[in-house]
Amino acid sequence: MATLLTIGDAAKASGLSAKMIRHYEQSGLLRKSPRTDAGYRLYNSEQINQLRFIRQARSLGFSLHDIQSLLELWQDPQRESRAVKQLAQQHLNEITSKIAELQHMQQVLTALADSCRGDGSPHCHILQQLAKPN
Amino acid sequence: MATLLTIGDAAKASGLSAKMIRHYEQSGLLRKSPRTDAGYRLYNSEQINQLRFIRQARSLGFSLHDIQSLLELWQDPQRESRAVKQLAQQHLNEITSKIAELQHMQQVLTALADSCRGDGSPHCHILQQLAKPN
DNA sequence: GTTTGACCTTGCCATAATGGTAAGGTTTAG
DNA sequence: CTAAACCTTACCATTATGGCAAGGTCAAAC
Repeated sequence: MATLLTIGDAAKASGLSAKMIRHYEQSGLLRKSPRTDAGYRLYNSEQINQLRFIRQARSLGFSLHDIQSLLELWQDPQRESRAVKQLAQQHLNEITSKIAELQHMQQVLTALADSCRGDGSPHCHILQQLAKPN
Repeated sequence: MATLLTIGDAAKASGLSAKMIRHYEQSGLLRKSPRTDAGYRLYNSEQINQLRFIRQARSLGFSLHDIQSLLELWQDPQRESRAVKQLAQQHLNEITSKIAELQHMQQVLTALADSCRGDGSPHCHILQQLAKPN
C-alpha cells in the first residue's frame, strides 16, 4: 500500500515547492529520500506528513533551524512538552518584538504621510524630517 | 570651513557602519566620494547629511531601492510631494500587511502555546497540531 | 627614525529562505 | 519515434548586514 510519490507530487501534496523539498533535504532537515534507478526521489506517506509538518511550522514563521528541533521533538516519544513550549514561546517573543518594531515604524510613517500634502508642490514634510540631523 | 571626515568618523557622525557606507557607495546609492592621495574616502558635511538621511529612512524600514528614489526626490527642487507621499504610502501598506501577517501568527501560536502544558510529559498540542494534515 | 596602534583599503565569505535558469536525463502519451 | 512533462544537478540572484584577512597609512610615543 505504500504509495510512493515523486517530488512534484509530494510538493503538491504538502504545499511546499519541489525546490524547497530538495533544499530541506540538502540542508539536513530531511533524511535523504530513496531514489528510483533513474535517480528520482520517492516519498512515502510518512515523509509526506513530515513535509506537511514543515509547511505548517513555516507558516507560523518558525525558522528552519527551529523546525529541525521541532521535528526531532515530534519524533522523540520521550520528549518533554516543556521543550516544545519553550521553542514556541521564544518564537512568540520574537514575533511580538517584530510587531512592536513595525508598529513603531507605522506610527511614525503615518504621522509623516499625514503631514505631507501629496500634491504638485515640492514642499514635503517627509523629506524635511528625514533630512533633519536627529 | 569644509571639514572633511574619514569614513570611520563619518560612520560615527551618521550612525551607519563604515561597512555600509562603502556598500551604499558601491551599490550606487551614493556618489563615489573623493579620496586622499592614500585612497582614504573623505566626506564633507553635505555628504554626512545624506548619510543621516539614509539612516533615518532605513530606521523607518525603507529598502535601499526606495531610499535611492527618496534621495533623488530630496535633491530635486522640482519634485512633487505627491511622489514622496506615494512612496511612503506604499511602504506603509507593506508594513501594515506584515503586521497583519505577524499578528495572525501570534494569535495562532498563542492559542497553541496556551494549550500545551509545558511540563515533563510528552503530550503536546503544538506538535499534534503541526502534524495534522490540514 | 622606528615602532606601534588605530585607522584605512579591497576582496571574499556568510547569513535566511526562496526563486530562477540552464543543461541534460527519463518517462509517458500520442 | 517523438514531444511534453517530468526529473536531476549546479550555479546565480535576492536583501542588508557582518566578519575576516592581507596589506597600506598615519600619528604619536619612544
